[in-house]
Amino acid sequence: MEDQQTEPKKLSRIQQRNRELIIDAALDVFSQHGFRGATLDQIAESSGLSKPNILYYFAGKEDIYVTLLNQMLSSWSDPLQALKADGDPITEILAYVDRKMDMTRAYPRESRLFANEIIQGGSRVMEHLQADVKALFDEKVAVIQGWVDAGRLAPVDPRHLITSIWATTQHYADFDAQIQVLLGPGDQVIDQGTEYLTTLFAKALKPEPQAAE
Amino acid sequence: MEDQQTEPKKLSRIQQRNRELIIDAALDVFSQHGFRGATLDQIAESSGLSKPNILYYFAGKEDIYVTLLNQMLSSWSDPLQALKADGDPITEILAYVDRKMDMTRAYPRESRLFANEIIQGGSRVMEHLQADVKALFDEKVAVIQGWVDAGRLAPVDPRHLITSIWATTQHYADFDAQIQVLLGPGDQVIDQGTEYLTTLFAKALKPEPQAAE
DNA sequence: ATTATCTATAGATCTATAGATAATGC
DNA sequence: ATTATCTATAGATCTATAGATAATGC
Repeated sequence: MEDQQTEPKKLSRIQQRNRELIIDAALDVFSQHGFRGATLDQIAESSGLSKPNILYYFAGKEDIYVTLLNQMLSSWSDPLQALKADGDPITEILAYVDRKMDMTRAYPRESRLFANEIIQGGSRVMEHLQADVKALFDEKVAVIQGWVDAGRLAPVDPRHLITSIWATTQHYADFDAQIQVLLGPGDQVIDQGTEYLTTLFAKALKPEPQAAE
Repeated sequence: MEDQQTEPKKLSRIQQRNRELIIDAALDVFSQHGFRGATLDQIAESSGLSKPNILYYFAGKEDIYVTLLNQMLSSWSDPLQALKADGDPITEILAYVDRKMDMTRAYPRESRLFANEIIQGGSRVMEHLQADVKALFDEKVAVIQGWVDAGRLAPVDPRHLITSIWATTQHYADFDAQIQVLLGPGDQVIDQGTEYLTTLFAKALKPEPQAAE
């Protein structure tokens, strides 16, 4: 008799706690060194568990990494998901920038984990990109294109607009080491960045006064 | 009798050719896997030389990496260097964006090498950042601030402006795997991106019509 | 004579497992 | 009885070197 429906095995409290310890330690290690550069020793050290004990909870290094990545990806698209066609275009987009900056502030390690993965080819997230992310992206591109067509937004390529929002907001987390040297440390820089980006996109997106046709 | 002035040893033609083969192979490997994720085996394979032969030309893995990084850093600041205070502000900045996009087009691997290094803490480039890059950054920030103060540019934080130019332009190289899935492959995307960014920054930077004080 | 390359391998590091022991839940 | 942890270590992978051999430059 095999598993009928792969039920989610109930985890004991210890199981749950230790898996969380491991995942959190793995986030530190993988986001700093990428998959290949990270070692089980580092994760063991950082989690406070022994190396064999870690392999009691996960099938291997790859299993830890993929688990971590999937946990993270499941919420990574939330800010874009929340962009709604029935709001005011510029307000909606600026609010989206804001939400992305909140992610940068709250989850810089997750941002770097993802950045590492993509820079190194992204083979482990390709499927998710091609399916879910692409669909969401296209949906929101259509929404923004609709606003442009209606003259409620300056004429702009929505695909590159979203790309530039990702680039600018994630940059504060991903390139933190450089930001700290050139702009200084702390959340203050991110606050200034938020203000700057808000102004930047507000100006660039304001629709031109309608000329008679 | 020691080296008097550490003269640059003359390299034979073979020396030069093989060092170049190794550096180019190393660029492939390190930009894809980061320092720790890369192996001498991969560099050997990719360069067509044997592993011990590679270690005949370089003192070790770290030596290859640092040599590569320094070669790359020496020209990485050129586009910003070329931003001149005596030009027209908006023209100068848009030309700078253009030069950065040219770098993205021509040297995506170098961009990813640098991105990998910074995401992973950037310890090997810190000194260069703190000295040379910081000085250049501050110099150009002052130039842009001067333009803002003179009312020739919209009021904008020059530090975040430069940061956003780096973020948006480098993103097309660093996140290429994602760009390809969502926007499609090829230099065409980079051309569109250049056009988009040019318009974006042109609108955002146009000085407001001077109000009488 | 010097430079370049190869074979063979030492020694370190890493992932993963075997098998014994301790802790916990019926 | 089952779950959790530990010690010990196998086996793979990696960096680097020793020492012999081949190729090249006076």
